[in-house]
Amino acid sequence: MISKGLPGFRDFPPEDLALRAHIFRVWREVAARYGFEEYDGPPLEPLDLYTGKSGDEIVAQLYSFTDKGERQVALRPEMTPTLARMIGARANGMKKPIRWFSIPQLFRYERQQRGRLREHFQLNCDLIGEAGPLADAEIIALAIDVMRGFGLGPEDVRVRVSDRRFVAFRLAAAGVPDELMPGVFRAIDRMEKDPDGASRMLGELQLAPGAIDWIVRLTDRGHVDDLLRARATVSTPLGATLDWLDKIGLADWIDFDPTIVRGLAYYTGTVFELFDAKRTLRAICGGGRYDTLLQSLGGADLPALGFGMGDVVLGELLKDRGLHPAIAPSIDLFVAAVTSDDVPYVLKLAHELRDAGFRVEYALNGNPVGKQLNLANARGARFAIVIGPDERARGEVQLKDLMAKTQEAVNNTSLVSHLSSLVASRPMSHDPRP
RNA sequence: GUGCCUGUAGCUCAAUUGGUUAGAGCGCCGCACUGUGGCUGCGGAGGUUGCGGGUUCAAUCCCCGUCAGGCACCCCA
Repeated sequence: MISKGLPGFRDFPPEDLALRAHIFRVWREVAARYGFEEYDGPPLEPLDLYTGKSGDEIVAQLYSFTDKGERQVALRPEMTPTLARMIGARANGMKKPIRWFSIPQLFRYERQQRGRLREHFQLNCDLIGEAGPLADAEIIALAIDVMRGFGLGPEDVRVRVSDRRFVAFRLAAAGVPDELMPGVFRAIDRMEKDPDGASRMLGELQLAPGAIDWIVRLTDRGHVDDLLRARATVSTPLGATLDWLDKIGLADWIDFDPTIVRGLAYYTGTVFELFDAKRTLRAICGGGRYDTLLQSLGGADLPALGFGMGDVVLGELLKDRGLHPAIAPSIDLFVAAVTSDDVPYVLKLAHELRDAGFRVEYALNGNPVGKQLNLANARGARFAIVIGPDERARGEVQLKDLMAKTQEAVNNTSLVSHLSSLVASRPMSHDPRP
């Protein structure tokens, strides 16, 4: 047996590629609707592009090695440094805000689990050069509309939104000193999954008892609602972002959740994650505002925000909900020869039909007509053309509608135009299964 | 990287307390069917039981190792 693929790497036979292609199609279509332009970069980068500036959590799981030229290289674990390099090189001449998206294949060396491999494709959308809260609403709206593009609704997917500036402001008011903020955020990040561990972390921070109590209640619905009502009285962009999303008409999707922190340290403001409503899968999408990152990575001092959305969890959600694309037929027409004397005419006709743009197949062996039609069915062809000595003598073909199970004689001279109207005016396909 | 669980045909699964030649359904190929398709019937191919070692008269079954997958940690592109 041939050696297997590497763990955490996927093969894409046609039935799996169909789902991936569907995901890419929706990603590109919705991003384009928001005026985003697609870019790309190299999948292999110098190692120091990531070790210098990315967070430790990414560096620890880099898929890195030494190449034949003794260069230290890494398969890209994220797109942002590459984006920062490109923006840094040309931002001066670009009209702001910059709306760019990409669908990179990203890599990470770690033990795989469901929804979590060593490679995946990720939609990256970034909005660069606008610091105002409408930009935050715009990028969240884009993420939501991608969900809608797949046929998902607010009952399927929830958007949990927070803002580090807002939470930090309230934490300060509750008595948390600035130097303890990072540790408090780490604890908040854990509160949902591991309340005991989070409490222990808070206890080690030597906070005032009242502050600890206030923080612990961030998982309490009533406490969060109080915070939400108070947002208008606090000078942070969170309230404006939420209000803009309401005006856009997407408030149904949004849950304000101050326990959303995001693992990456570089977020400076709005942070958000998309989860399936049943919470059985990992996060579908995560993003936020990173106003200082581009300068530290690529030298362009521009505010920015964006999100990443992977194909693995999303694909599982679509399969769970029956929203994956139906099996598509591979051909429109099948041309069958009755006798070996008919084969040359089949070849000529099939070639003409292919030139006309139809997807055409014919039998490569000498199977009887019944077998050939069987193959036509298995391919999902809507029509089959049968050519035998009798048809040739009359200058016509038998055109079978495989779905309607009807058959008619069609003159050679009108065949292409006749088929054009049929294939254009009827469903392109039917279910190949019985 | 740590712990637990699971590996039998392309797929989904069987196989008595360890006991003869590891079976079935689906799928695939062929025949019935030499001018007409999804049905039916019959037949066929396809397995070193993930791999390696050990215990035993005998291992798909028990033990160890290894690889792969699932789950939980870690972390969350």
